[in-house]
Amino acid sequence: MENKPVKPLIKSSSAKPRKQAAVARTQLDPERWVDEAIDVLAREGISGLRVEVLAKRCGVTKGSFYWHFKDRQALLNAVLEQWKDGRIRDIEKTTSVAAGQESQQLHYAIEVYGASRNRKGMAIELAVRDWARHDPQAAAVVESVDLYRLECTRKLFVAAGMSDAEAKSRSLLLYACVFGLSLMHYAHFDDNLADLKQRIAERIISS
Amino acid sequence: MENKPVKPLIKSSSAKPRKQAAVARTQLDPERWVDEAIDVLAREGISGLRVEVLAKRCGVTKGSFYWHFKDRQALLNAVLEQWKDGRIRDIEKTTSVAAGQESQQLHYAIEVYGASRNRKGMAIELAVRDWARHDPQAAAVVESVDLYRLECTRKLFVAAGMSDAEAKSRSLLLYACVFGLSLMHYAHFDDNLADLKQRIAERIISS
DNA sequence: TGTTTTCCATACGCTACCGTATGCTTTTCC
DNA sequence: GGAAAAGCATACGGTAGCGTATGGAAAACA
Repeated sequence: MENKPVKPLIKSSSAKPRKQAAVARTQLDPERWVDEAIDVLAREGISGLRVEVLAKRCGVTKGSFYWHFKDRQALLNAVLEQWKDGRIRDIEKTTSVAAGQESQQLHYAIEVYGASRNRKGMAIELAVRDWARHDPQAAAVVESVDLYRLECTRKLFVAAGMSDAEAKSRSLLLYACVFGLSLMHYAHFDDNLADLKQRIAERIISS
Repeated sequence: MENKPVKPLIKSSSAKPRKQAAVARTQLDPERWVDEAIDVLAREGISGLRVEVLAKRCGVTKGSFYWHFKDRQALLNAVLEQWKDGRIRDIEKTTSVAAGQESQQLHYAIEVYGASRNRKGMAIELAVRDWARHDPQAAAVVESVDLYRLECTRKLFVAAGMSDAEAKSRSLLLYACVFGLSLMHYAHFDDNLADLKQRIAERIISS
């Protein structure tokens, strides 16, 4: 029972790699687990995120998992934290812009989410939000991310010349529309989806 | 093995009640099962919709369930059908309006979804859409419902005086925003959410 | 009233999970 | 090179869920 002397719940990042910086050794670190977990989350949703399934994807067994993590919940917490950090960084990158380019940047923000190249990102987004509907912790993370996003785009709208109240409503409208679109099945609603999206983006952004 | 003579996959609605119209007898009909199933779906999502859980909620055991339904999938199919039918009826009711009242009716449509009194309806909506992300059948149902809704509100926008292309984009924007808002956690973004929603509705509907 | 049909309970086998215990192998460190 | 620690495999007990088999009670029917 005491053969796991200092088993860390989450391995501290101060655990420096032995010898050299891990020459592609097949050692599994928690980051690897979390990355794979997020991938499974995107594909199967939170209910498909099982430790034995995850272990198989990593090419190991549960024994390895329970060395790196206390239990399944510890992994889920790590997933939430990594997702949150990634989103915050992404928002800051997306909404930082030179003066005068705010409208273009807002258009870019919309396009990025709606683009098919970002399929996985949106799948994660939706999976996390569904998760948040039944888990207070996930809900808290989603809320913090939402508020940060809303605040960032609000500033863009203000910088673009809108009143504070109007900027807030536009910011909320922007994200609601982005997530809502990803929730709908409208591919057969029109044969010119590009024009449709363009009109929507204009409606959201332009004065 | 042959003691279930004509076990119907889904009991045909032509099964007339014996004697009188079931004087609140505790007999379980498939509709009752489906209603309870939708309730569970709203609360727990598709992954929480288990037959033994459902049976307990109905005050019976699995034995009863497997008499009424071939298997779990048969129940899920029935749930999808009932949801679809209910949505279609609801849309028709919501978007039928006297000439000249189109804008008001569109405002009403937005308000209905966002209202807290319709919490359960939106919970079902989100659960079904999450379901649709992993199940082609559910996806097909969602698509048909989406297309019908989009078409109905499109007509309203046209009747309100918009071009066809603009009406389509507004219709899509409307539903995307409605569902997107229900997906976000923005309660602490502003202290006057009513005004926020009002501005958004105006942006979606007004010319 | 006796038989048939309906409806449900109980019991079973099976699989997929979670988490623990324990041992084996490979590094790491001295 | 030998002890200690890290990293993983294997085996186990336990729960939850699906679907089947079968029997029993109640209603419907004749």
